[in-house]
Amino acid sequence: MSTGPKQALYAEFALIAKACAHPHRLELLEHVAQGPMSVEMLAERAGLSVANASQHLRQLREAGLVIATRDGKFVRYGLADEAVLDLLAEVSRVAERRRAEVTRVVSGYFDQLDAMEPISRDELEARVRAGLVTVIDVRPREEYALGHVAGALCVPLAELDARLAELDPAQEIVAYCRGTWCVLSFEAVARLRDRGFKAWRLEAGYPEWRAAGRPCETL
Amino acid sequence: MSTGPKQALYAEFALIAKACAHPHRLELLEHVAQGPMSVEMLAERAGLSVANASQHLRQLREAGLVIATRDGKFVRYGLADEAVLDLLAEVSRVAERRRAEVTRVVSGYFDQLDAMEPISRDELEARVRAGLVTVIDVRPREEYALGHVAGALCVPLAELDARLAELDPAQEIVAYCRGTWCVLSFEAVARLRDRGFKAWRLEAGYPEWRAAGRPCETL
DNA sequence: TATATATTCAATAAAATGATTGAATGATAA
DNA sequence: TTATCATTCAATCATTTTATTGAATATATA
Repeated sequence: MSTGPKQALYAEFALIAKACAHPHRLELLEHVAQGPMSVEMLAERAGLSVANASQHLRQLREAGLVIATRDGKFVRYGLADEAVLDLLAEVSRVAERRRAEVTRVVSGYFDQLDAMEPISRDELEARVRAGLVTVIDVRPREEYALGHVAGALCVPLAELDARLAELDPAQEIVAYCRGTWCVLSFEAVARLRDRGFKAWRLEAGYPEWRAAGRPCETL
Repeated sequence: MSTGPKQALYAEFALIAKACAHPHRLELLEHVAQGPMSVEMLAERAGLSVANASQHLRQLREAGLVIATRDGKFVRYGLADEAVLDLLAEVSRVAERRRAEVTRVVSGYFDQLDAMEPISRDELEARVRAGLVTVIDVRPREEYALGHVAGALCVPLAELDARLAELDPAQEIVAYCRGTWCVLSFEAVARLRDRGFKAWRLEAGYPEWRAAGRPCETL
């Protein structure tokens, strides 16, 4: 067995893939992609113990996919590179094409919702310029605070029903959330349509919007 | 710990990443991408025992990245989906950006060769149409036989020196091989330039050319 | 049919990974 | 300082992965 430079490269590539090769780490990456978050917050979002989340985050950090920065007594983990989003998109794209289980889960989970074609980022920008739409961010408030689509309202899914009065029924509404596989915006659009709104969801989510260089608002 | 549909999706995505999370499997994938090959051939190319190669190929098959078809007493493994090439490209792109070791290995391995800017697929097609270039495939003969760029000559790197007389010094030469990280075309271009030829390498390799829908010749 | 070849399977042992626990570290606040 | 909080580290054990070996299976050929 040779251990030349070619093998050294394959070993490096394998480290990247290995970092993505655990369900918990993929879920952590999705949350990290929303904006730098503390271990505690990430652990809670992913449903892990703090120690376990910390271990998985260490692996992601050692592979180079995330970056940890200390902020007072917190350590905030953030995405190291927007290219990681492209990698995750490719992983899920291959899974979607090659693993029947994905189709099965999606069709059960997203229910009738798969009839909802998303609108593209280009389309959304055009409609925003034309003043045609209200954009709502249906992620939890803390994630909105970390950064959001420029001009978007903060309407966490949990508050949607209570805040319908704030929305203009004459305007179209576009909802977005964490990414392609996040169900928050599906749920929001379904509820809005039930109430008679003209609602769509945005393709992918906030991290992809930001990575595409579209206008964002951050603190 | 929840085990809902979201977790089921992450588990599926992780299976795809896990299949790519071993250096030997990445190397096998690169060879499989050249065209359907027997276990024996793949094992030899990757420097593995047949049994070990068979085990790794089984994992790739179970993940859905490759497809096995029996052909007489051989079993030929082929790429299940061209999207797998995009996935591998993203893995190596992230590794290149995030892992200093990759840069280190590449700069040592590719030597002065990194000064060689590749020509794009569009550019190659244009120059071929204009009759300006000779395209040479410097992979081993068996891989050329499985499929190659339309019009390319079969000039394995091992035979290059002995066959220089066949090449027209008045024409530009473009060499290609297995992919972005395959060093055969670098080596070929370096030697050709030493002999006074105007030589370039093609970006990426044959699998990417084929996946991009460019003209190929297959048996 | 018997024999050879290609591949897979099953069993094993060594190594790596994952989750949990409790202790240690680093930073803030009283 | 002491107390508190957030995070990491170290140790442990269970599980999984990997490579090797030799046997089993499937196909082709003599």
